[in-house]
Amino acid sequence: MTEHHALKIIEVAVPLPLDATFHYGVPPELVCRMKTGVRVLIPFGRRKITGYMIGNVPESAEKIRDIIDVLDEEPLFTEKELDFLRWSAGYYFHPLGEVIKAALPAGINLASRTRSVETADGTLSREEVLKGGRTVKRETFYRALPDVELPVNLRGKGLRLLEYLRRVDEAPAGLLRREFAATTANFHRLQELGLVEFSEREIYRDPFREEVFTHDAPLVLNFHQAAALEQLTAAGIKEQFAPFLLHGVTGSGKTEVYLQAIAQVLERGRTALVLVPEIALTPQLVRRFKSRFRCGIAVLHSGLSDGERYDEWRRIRRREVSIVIGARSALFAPLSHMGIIVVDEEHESSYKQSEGFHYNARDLALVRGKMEGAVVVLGSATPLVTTYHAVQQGKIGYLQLPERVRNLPMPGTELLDARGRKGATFLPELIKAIGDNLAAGGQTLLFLNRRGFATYLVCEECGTVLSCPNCSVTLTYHRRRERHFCHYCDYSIPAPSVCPKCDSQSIALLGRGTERVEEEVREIYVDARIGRMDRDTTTGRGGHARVLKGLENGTIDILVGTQMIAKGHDFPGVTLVGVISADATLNIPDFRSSERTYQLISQVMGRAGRGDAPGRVLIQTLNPEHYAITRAVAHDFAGFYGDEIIFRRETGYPPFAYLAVLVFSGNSAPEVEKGATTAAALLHRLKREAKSRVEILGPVSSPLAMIRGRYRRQILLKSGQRPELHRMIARFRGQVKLPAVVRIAIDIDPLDML
DNA sequence: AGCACGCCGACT
DNA sequence: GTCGGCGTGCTC
Repeated sequence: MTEHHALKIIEVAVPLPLDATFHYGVPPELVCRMKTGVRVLIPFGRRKITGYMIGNVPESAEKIRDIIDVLDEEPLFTEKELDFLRWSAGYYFHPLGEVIKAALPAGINLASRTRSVETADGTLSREEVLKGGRTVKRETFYRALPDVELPVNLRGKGLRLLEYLRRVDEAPAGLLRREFAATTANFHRLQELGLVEFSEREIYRDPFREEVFTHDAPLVLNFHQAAALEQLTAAGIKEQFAPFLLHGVTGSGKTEVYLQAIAQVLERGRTALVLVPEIALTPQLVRRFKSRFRCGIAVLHSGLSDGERYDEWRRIRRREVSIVIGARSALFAPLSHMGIIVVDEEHESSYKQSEGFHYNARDLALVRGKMEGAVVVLGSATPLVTTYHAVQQGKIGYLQLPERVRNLPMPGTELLDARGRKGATFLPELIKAIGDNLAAGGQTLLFLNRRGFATYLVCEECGTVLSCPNCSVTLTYHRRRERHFCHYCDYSIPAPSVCPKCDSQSIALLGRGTERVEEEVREIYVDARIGRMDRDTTTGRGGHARVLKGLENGTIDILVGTQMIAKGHDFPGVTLVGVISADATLNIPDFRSSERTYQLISQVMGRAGRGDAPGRVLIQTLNPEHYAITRAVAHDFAGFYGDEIIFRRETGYPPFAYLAVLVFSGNSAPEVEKGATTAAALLHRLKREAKSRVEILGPVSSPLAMIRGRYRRQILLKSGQRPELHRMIARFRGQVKLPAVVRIAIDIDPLDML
């Protein structure tokens, strides 16, 4: 409460899961430093935290406190950037303060914590400690003190924490919070008992390497590339929002189109943003850009240390760079005067942020492009069905590169019907094709998106299936290591010789992974040189490169691999691709599984036949109709713009499109009797009212305290923008007495909201 | 989120 | 008795 009457009142967003913003008074001596976009240190409850100044308010309720300090001389974001952040916060139902925090380089905020300290007379008192505000990355590490007797009254979480710390010696606080839901109180207690000590340390920064770049000139474009560039040029000159899909098959020269379009944008004095799906792809792309352009180029991705990222961010803010290349978070780069945004491989799911502030950078790129008046290019060989749909609706321009550069033909695709021959790894047609290819001196890729030997072990007497005690996923048998592994958490047990439950000897190993395929290939093609590439064979440094070298210098004839072989590498000598089972990915219970299967297989295909031979692709499937119509199936959902913003569980349910999903925890009888609705009853009502777009997953086993609050608030947040969603949720408010997690899928295409 | 308050059950 | 677990409410 302010004594004097502050003349100026500002609106402040705080980086906490709260849907409201807060009003603060500004003491006269700070007024001149106050601008929209600066950070402010504010009293918040009993703490001091960093907030973001987002605007002035003429007057406010009388209960107002004053800010303590202004933390920046210059704003961290402009009004225009704030508009974009506001929009994003509304669209994804996420608190504005957290969205702003996510958009800024990490580790720059100040916050206070109260901490118990022992005073001179031996009593405990509370002391306030201001922390943070550095640009270097730091983390608190806890370590168990040795030879301390265990107090008998330590139980529950505290005990588990201590046991863990004694086992591993030392662990970062973040991990403990995540894995054990440890709270500050737990840490304090262990400390007070003298069981643990902590230290705060800087986490290493990777060194900055300087490279010398040769200068190269633009390449000559082929007909289709030139036509695409021409459309981009025409749109660019208008200097207003224009979205495009650049649909180019693998090896069609999309990057060269990006480069030349960007060159034009730079000539007009505007800037360019290039988003790439993975960090692994950044170095080679950056190298190509640095060779072409002499202007400043900034790189932003999660591999940078906080310090490095902060430096790149400041270079951008100061307009020292004209091109920014980076992963999804680069979308929030403080670039001004954007002329073009490129989203390379727009179908990649790594554009989705699925922790904290959930967003899809591909979608927000369109939104930002609209606000900046920029050309947006979504590039892909296998665009999202959603993007296709937008093209058909005339919402996005279509640029096609149907030919590979140097006019290499595309490989032919043949579907092989595996029905009735389920036990066989190879159909005769595939065996013959591999043999022919071997004889002709060509290389073969065999693709199966499942590693290990057998998918599961089942007892033929009692039906027991080995599964993971932590994840309840079936364990995969790995022959070389003679163990069964959980592919989620890496839990493993030695391979049993009898059923662990009934001691029966008739246990069967069913299903196949790459390890078994490799073995069978060796049996069939005794003279061939065979390699395998999956996570098990590429561990350690250079594991990747070793296998790829083998293909390159021709010491491998047949390579068996998982989706690892589909991404990022070109195999010039490969003239045959065999898909062992398209069904492995087709049967994943997700309404996008057919779309993903198509994308994955297209990518494997794209790797093949880049020499003078066109190459063949053979696809084995139990459901040729399904695969053949995969695009059509996916199109059923094309009208539905679906994108999850809260992921809790992805498994065990049939494909469906949904608007919202409620997950219940602890749906116990006593609670129901008190008048709460059962999950089943709610499901029925929701289905009726939301037109069958609703499914209930659950129950979840997360700590109840976490489920409460946070998610409940999210559904009520700013739903004014979605009246139909708001109405639906509101109807169940107050009825749902049980802790509920609500999963909301946004079904409004951002293009329609602009 | 983090912090305080207030209510219950199992131990010095 | 009182310590610690956890549910609840609040932050301009």
